[in-house]
Amino acid sequence: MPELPEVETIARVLSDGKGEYQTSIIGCSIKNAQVKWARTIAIPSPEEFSERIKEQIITALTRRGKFLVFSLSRDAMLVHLRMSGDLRVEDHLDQGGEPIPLDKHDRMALILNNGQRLVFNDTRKFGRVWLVADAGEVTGDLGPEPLENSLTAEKFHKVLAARKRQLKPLLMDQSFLAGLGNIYTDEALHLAQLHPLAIASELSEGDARRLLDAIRVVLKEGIRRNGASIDWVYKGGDFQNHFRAYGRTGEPCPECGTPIERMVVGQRGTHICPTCQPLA
DNA sequence: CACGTCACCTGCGTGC
DNA sequence: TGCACGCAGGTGACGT
Repeated sequence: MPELPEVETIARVLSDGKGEYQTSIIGCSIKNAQVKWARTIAIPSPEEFSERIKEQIITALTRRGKFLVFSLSRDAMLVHLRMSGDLRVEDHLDQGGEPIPLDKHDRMALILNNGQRLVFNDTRKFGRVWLVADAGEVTGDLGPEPLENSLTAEKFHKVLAARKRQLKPLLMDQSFLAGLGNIYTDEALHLAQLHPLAIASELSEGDARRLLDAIRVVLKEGIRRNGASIDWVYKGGDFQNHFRAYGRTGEPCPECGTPIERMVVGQRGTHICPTCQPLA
């Protein structure tokens, strides 16, 4: 599911306590961990994970690219939701004081000292959790954050100019730029009126500036709408009702009315307006 | 370096 | 109804 806006939304909901339970997880300590699908834990072993995370306090929750970064008293826990992951906070015990059974696709749960639990649900089992001393061990190879002002249009043009790669796969390369996925890349390219197969190094400075602006516009709108909710994966977002191109095959382009076309780029379904996004 | 292919997983919609 | 198939918000390991 989750690209930058969905991950950002989850981070905000959990740290601000805006969810169903209205309490923040910041300041809670972890009583213990339940790992139901061992491969969910990327590092260390599930056994060591459960031991080492006990009694640690959640001091902060931030986002880096598509990673959720939990700062703990001694370590950092990182969660990547991949295609179908989600996090939720709920009561751990029922009225009688018995643990409420986890759902079928819950892969891991952290029992907190306030009677609640943080649950990682992931139908497709692609998601991963890391427990490391320093978050940089996991996020070290990520490219810049697209919403940070330190990424200027000049810098962006310079790094694009250095790459003879197809634009869409490059934008989705997390070591080039952190946070874009299939949806927001299609949306940004459509807004910037650039073709996904354009060669990065051939973009003009104006193209690069327009692209960076477009990326920021679609990401910010995604965040403002609490992300995009498609099918059964991830709920609560509204951005899916405002897609310009993604998933709109055959529907009229919002700019010119030409039917949106679907193509495949880098094995990913890709949606473009052939009129607004010509290839050179 | 750039690109294609496959693998990892489960579930849903479609068409026969 | 059953069943095969293609598709899905991501990434990483290969081979060329």
